Amino acid sequence: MQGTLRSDVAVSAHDRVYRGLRTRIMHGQIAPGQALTLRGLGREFGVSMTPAREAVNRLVAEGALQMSSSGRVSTPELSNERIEELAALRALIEVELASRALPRAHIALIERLQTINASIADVVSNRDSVGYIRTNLEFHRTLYLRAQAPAMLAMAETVWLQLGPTMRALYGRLRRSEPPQYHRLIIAALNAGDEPGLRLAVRSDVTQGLRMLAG
Amino acid sequence: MQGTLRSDVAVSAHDRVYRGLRTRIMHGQIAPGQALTLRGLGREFGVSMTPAREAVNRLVAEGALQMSSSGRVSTPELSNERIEELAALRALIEVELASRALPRAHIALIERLQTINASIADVVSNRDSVGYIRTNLEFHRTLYLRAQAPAMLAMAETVWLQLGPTMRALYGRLRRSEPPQYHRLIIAALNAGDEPGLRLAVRSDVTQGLRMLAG
DNA sequence: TGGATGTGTTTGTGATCACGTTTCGCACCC
DNA sequence: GGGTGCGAAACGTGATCACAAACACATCCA
Repeated sequence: MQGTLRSDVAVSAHDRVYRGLRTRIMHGQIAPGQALTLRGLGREFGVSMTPAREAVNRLVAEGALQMSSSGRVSTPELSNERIEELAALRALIEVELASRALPRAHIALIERLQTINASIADVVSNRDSVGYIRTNLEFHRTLYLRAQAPAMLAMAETVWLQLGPTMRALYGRLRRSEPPQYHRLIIAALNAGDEPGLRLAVRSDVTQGLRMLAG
Repeated sequence: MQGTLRSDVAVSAHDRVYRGLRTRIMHGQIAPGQALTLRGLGREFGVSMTPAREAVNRLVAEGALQMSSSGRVSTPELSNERIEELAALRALIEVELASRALPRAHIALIERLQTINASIADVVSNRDSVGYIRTNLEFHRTLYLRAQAPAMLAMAETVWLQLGPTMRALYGRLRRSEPPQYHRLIIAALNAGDEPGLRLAVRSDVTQGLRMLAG
């Protein structure tokens, strides 16, 4: 389940390539600086160059891939300044999303978040960094979906997309052994209906990981 | 001058179409709901369907155009909820950009902003809504460029892009007769180095116009 | 008169191809 | 041994084409 919710009927070929690539990038399955070719992607997805080119161009437009002056595409290697910017954007947008989700957060949502959080412990113990990124994003997306703010959620996902390859490099380095502490604070603030606490917890959770990478 | 700064050498055909269309949409030269065709755009820009398709797909990816299930593209007609969301995003991001630009705002920048603001008075007296939108965005972009935060600026421009056709409908309706009052407050706050005042002024300026449209 | 039907036109999609450019490997020379 | 030059392979770009789906509009029947 990636992207803002969609019905999966009648997907075109370039959409298949786009969704497949997007998921890989967002989940950190591709290292920063990795090069991609249109013919290679076409072979891989069983299509011609045309749909591959469309998918790549969309991802370039979203900042998920960078294109050299000669047209070669690759996953970007982010500078520390850009990482700081993207982290700040995550903080801005996701704090707002969480705040908007708070009045709508029923008990069923909180239980779902706890379930996801528990499964994060599994992937952490398995040293599965891709699984960690995927499950972590699922935790955030599940919460933000309740905000009923699709444009904001799309913005947040665009930022995740840009950070995907870098997150791989980050979580691949610091082999953590426990689920993120701030997720518990987020759940607690949701339970208590504590908006300032929720904002702080989300901001901390979002900033925490990226700070040590850019620092 | 559109987009985050680029050297204009060796532009490909699809880039010409993309830039041209993007500028038109952002400046409100296309009404909401207006339909576009690949062959029509190709004729207009003197290229084949392939570059036109790439340009359109990029703009769809950025939310500047919407694509029906059958692949037909048109400028979006935004719901009030989405307008409110986009206005909130503008407020979040642009307040941050202004705040980051404040320590770097020298006297030359402030004078430039005053010049732009004066030329807004001209286009307003001429009932030129496209010119108004363009000059207004130039005012904001000039300020935000000083923030040295390209990722954030790109985010803000994406929001402007999504609001382009709607802004046309808005400023076409309320034929205003004076330049925006909050621009003066922004300049005053910059002069005084007053960060809270700057944040409030930017937030007010961004929210003001859109509020009466969604309300 | 109004709604369903059918047809001709227009549209997006994806494959293929030719062209010019870039890139990369490898032999060559200093 | 390391830098240099060259040629082949691979790449992106844009045009063109065949195809199927969607649309518009006139027609026909109830």
